[in-house]
Order: sequence, then C-alpha cells, then structure tokens
Amino acid sequence: MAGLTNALDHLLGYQLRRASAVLMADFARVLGDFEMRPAEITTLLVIADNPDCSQSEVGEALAIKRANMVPIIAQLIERGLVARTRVDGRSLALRVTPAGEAQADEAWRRIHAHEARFKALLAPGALETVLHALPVLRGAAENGAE
Amino acid sequence: MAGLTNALDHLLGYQLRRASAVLMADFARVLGDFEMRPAEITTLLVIADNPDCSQSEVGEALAIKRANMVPIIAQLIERGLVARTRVDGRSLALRVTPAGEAQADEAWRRIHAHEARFKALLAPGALETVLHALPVLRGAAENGAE
DNA sequence: TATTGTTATACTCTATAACTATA
DNA sequence: TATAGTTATAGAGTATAACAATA
Repeated sequence: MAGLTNALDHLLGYQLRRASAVLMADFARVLGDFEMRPAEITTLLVIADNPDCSQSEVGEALAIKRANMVPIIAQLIERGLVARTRVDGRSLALRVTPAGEAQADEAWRRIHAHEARFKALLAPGALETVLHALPVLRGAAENGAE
Repeated sequence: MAGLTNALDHLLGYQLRRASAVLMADFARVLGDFEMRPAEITTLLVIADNPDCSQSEVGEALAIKRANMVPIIAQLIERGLVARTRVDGRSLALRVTPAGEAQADEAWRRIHAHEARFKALLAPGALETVLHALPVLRGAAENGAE
C-alpha cells in the first residue's frame, strides 16, 4: 500500500502505461523458458504468418525500426527458427523453419492462455469497448492528434 | 501501410503496448522543451502532490524501484526543483521548491491538453469503460492472475 | 532484523545518423 | 534517387544484488 496521492491515476496515458507493463511482465513470465526476448517472439509470430516477407515489412507491422530489426532477425536465424533467401540484391525473404513453426505454435498456446486470464477480469462488454478504443488511440499517431 | 497480416492485433496485451507507446511519444513531445525525462516529470508531480513524502513512497506510487529513484531525485535536486530534509537517520522528506511548483503547474497544463486530445478520439461512454478497465488489469499483478 | 537510501551493473526497447549495395 | 539492410551509438526504463547506516 503506497498511500500517496497519485493524480496521474486519473490519466489515460498513465493508466495505459501501467496496465501495459503488467501485461508485458506476465507475457515475459509466460514465455520465460523460451529464453527469447519479447521482440524476438513477436517477430517470429509475424514471420510465421507472412512467409517470404521482408525485414522492413515485419518492422513496419510491429513498429520496430529497420536498424533494430537486424539483431532480432540475426538471433532468430542463429537459433534456427527463421531462414532467409535472397530475393534481389538488397531484399531478403524470411520464412520460419519447422523448428520455428513449432516454437510459434507453442508460443501461441501460451499467449492465448495469458490473454484469456486477463480478459476474464473485464466486465461483460468492456473487452469489446477496450479492444475497439485502443486502435483508435494508436491510430492518432498517423493522423492529426499527434 | 504495412500490408502484412499481424495476428497480434487481436491481442489485448499487444494493443495496450502499442497504444501506450503512442501516448508516451506524444507525452514526451509535449514536454520536450523541459529537457527532463518522463520519469523525472512524473516524480516531480507526485512530490508536488505529497509534501514530505519519502523516496521509497514515490517509487511505490509510480512502480519505480528504489534503486532507480536515486538518479531521478538527484536530477530534480540538481535542477533546484526538489529539496529534501532529513527526517531520521535513514529517511528523507521530499518537497518541491517554488521553481519546482511552477514547473509542475506548467507540466499539468500541458498534460491536460495532451489528455484531452486523445480522450476526444473515443466514442461517448468508451472513455469511462477504458478508465475503469485499465486499473482492473493493472490490479491483476497484485492478485491471482499474475 | 527490517528498512532507506545507495552503488554498480546489466538487459530490453527505442532512436538517430551514416554507410553499402542495390534498384 | 530511393530502398533494404547494416553498423555504431546513445538514451530511457527496468531489474537484481549487495552494501552502509539506521530503526
């Protein structure tokens, strides 16, 4: 019990950050024995869903800068979870290996359980409202409200 | 336009993280010329609201570990925004200086404008639902769902 | 013994600038 | 000229372990 007044508690941005941190911590815990960082796991999942995509495309989908994708992809390849083939001289096509697909499947199983646990905490109807509202807030970055 | 399939988009945890990042980026932009880090600004606001609080209490309110509070408080003191006095041999009472109070007031003005811009994006009633749901998710960390 | 503040350290995510080689 | 990938670097937040001084 902190006991201090925290006026930040009334702020949407602050509550988003705190709630996000709680779910991120649980996400990391659930996937802890994979010994992969959250960014590596999510990258694996996107590649599994999009065979022959490029590094830049994955980065764009996950809001990870090109420069930051490099070590993530390198790790996935070193672990034998992702393979890449040249498309032209500058583009690379990414695919998960069979081992990568197995890892992705297991990750999804755990993620769904993790999600279900948190979703169960919300009042009926609240989940739909929240899942609709979040992309709206997120979309503000590409529109006027930034 | 990424164009890639991103199954993560259906996940509560992932959407929270992305929306939080958007609001955090805007928060940083709005307070950019303060040349203080977000954690320093929020710490200042909590101290302004809770005269004579301790470092540990502020950390507990903001979910910042004791060890990580040290450089934050040091910066605020170096800038002349916060002062501290000894309570007993191991506890320090924190207070904002007049300069710190002015800074906190200006920060609040900008934060309220920033908040209003994002809240305006939500459908009627959605804001209340979201602001109720987020602390519930956050509270899961202290209860069973962790 | 437990608590407050501290130091040192490391990890993760994020950001920018500049480079290469290709298109 | 623009794009895909890369390198190097820096900043911010967060985490742990260990310590001194004090309660």
